Amino acid sequence: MTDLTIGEVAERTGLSVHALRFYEREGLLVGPVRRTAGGRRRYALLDVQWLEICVRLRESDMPLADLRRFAELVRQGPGNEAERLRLLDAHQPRVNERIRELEECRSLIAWKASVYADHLARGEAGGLWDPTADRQPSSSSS
Amino acid sequence: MTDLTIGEVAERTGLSVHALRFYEREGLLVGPVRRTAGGRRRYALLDVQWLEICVRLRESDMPLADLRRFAELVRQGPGNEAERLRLLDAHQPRVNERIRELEECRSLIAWKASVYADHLARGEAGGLWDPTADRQPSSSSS
DNA sequence: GTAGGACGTAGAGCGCGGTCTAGCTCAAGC
DNA sequence: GCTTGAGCTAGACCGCGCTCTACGTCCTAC
Repeated sequence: MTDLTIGEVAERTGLSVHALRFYEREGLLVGPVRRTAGGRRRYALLDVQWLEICVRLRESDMPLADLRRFAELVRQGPGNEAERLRLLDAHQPRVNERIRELEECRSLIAWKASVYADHLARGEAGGLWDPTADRQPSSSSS
Repeated sequence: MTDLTIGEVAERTGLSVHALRFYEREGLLVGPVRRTAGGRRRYALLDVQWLEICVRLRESDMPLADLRRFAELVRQGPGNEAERLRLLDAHQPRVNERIRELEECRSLIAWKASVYADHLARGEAGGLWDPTADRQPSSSSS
């Protein structure tokens, strides 16, 4: 068999062994994981592929609850593709929004860094915030 | 005075009143917030500007610990600009990496959504995963 | 002068997403 | 046969970043 042990799956998905068992308990898998006679999990390639998708969706901050819902739909088998699509479509704008947000943060950070860099380059030429001075006036930058 | 109450600051920073008090306790502010005779906080514009930066940095997942460190440096006054710059410079690649990650997730999601959309468009033309079928073979998509 | 709401402090509690422990079993290699 | 390490279950615990509670005070408006 091409089946994998939990340790092997952990290694290739990047999830911990603990997390894999946790995901299973939480109903995030698309089917019951088969077991050996001794009760050990044997993951099929299908399971691993699904887990790789889970990892991606989690990376993009999809909550476990949504992942669970998606898994349920897949588990139910064909017929609910419209709902699966809706789930993904609902997630996409959140990802886009998050990227936009991060890009804005990135420019702010880059800008502030450049202020400091300039300041250092011209050797303490001042103009930066100094809250140790006066706490009344509303002056300058960083 | 152009000073603001905690409620006003909450409104313009988007932080909750609770969060503002929490930030203060945690040493995330650049200076001691002044108080009225009755013990109420009066935020200076400087504080609000700093908080706006905090909000941005948090949005980009900078941990509170780093924020606290940055605040400490600013509180100490001029002379440590190199370290402040280092802090920001260390954060930037994390933000970039996160954006990259999210962009990858986005294309995966878009791709999967398109698979479902196609499937639905051609009316149940099959080819999607069906874990209810057979758990052995390593077949197709969705 | 009194009602109502915003504010104060201290500290407990929470939601999320895992992570870890205890105590046991299984299985591969020597 | 025995050791060793990987795996098993149930359930407790954790880190982060707030959030909320309890209860008292301040202050503005009527």
